[in-house]
Amino acid sequence: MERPLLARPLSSASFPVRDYNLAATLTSGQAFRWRAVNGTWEGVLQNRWVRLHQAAPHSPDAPHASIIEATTDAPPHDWRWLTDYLRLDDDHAAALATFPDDKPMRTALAHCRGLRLLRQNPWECLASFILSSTKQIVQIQQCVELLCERFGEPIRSGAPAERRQISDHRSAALCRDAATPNFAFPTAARLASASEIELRECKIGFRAKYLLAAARMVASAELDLAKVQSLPLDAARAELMRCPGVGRKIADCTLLFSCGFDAAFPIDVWVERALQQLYFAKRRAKRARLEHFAATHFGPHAGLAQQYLFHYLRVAGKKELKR
DNA sequence: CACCAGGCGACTC
DNA sequence: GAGTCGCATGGT
Repeated sequence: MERPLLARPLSSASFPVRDYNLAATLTSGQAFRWRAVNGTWEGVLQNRWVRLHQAAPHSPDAPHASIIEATTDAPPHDWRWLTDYLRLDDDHAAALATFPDDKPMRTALAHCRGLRLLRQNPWECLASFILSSTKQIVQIQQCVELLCERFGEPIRSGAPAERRQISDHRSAALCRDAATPNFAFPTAARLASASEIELRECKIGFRAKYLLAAARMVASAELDLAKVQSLPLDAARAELMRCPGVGRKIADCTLLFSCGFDAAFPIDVWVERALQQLYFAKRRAKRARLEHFAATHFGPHAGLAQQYLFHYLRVAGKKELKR
């Protein structure tokens, strides 16, 4: 018999931001649990439900200034769990200033200045990206949600009554298929105790054995994700790549999106295509050459630069970069 | 109904 | 050691 999870009083806070495009950031393929609900974003961080809303910037004096409003049922004193995740304390302008001043970067930046990196939980990030191979972002979201529903701890969700009051057409459209997440991401220990068959029931196919192996390594402390964060980049990457099913791309995603390695530069097929076309148009460059170029050309915030390139060609450059 | 999707690893030659 | 191929599943 399950105990009902009663909603606690909600608490809210407002955070002033500059050059922070919340929607672009939450949908940029870094994290997979955010859902658009009535013009807001709902997600789960650790064991907390949270709703975010970004007010449109209207001041002509500060066109890139805005407010992010957060609502949750956690005690209202300490918001570090959220500000750390959103990396609100980053000096974003300083990071952008380290980008190389070349045409591809200028174009990508002109397209969107507010794309940010998140600081996710390393286990959730690693597990999510193990699921990501040969899947599209929507499918990854579905698989992650299935895993959470089946293996995650139930958590309190926001006030549903409040949500139902809003019913204009645009909100209804945004609400489409937007199931509110009610479960925490499953722990490594919980997944380690599952069978490969059970995991496969979450539609993850051949990735099930990889996820299971990674869960066992993390749960048994054979792989210490906290320690990974303190290693040099190359050693940290090698450590993650000990997991079967974790190659360089998935390792770099985990390092960049959750372990604080801002210089990690994941190269997937799209970024490879972009680098090839934008920086090596004449000669054909091999993968190792591109990796070396990425590690030396984009500077200490290469990973953020990669996000800008990826975002730019995902939303605008698909036609220009088709093979 | 083919074809492919933010890869990886095993298998060729 | 550098290219090719199978792997599950769902969406165009």
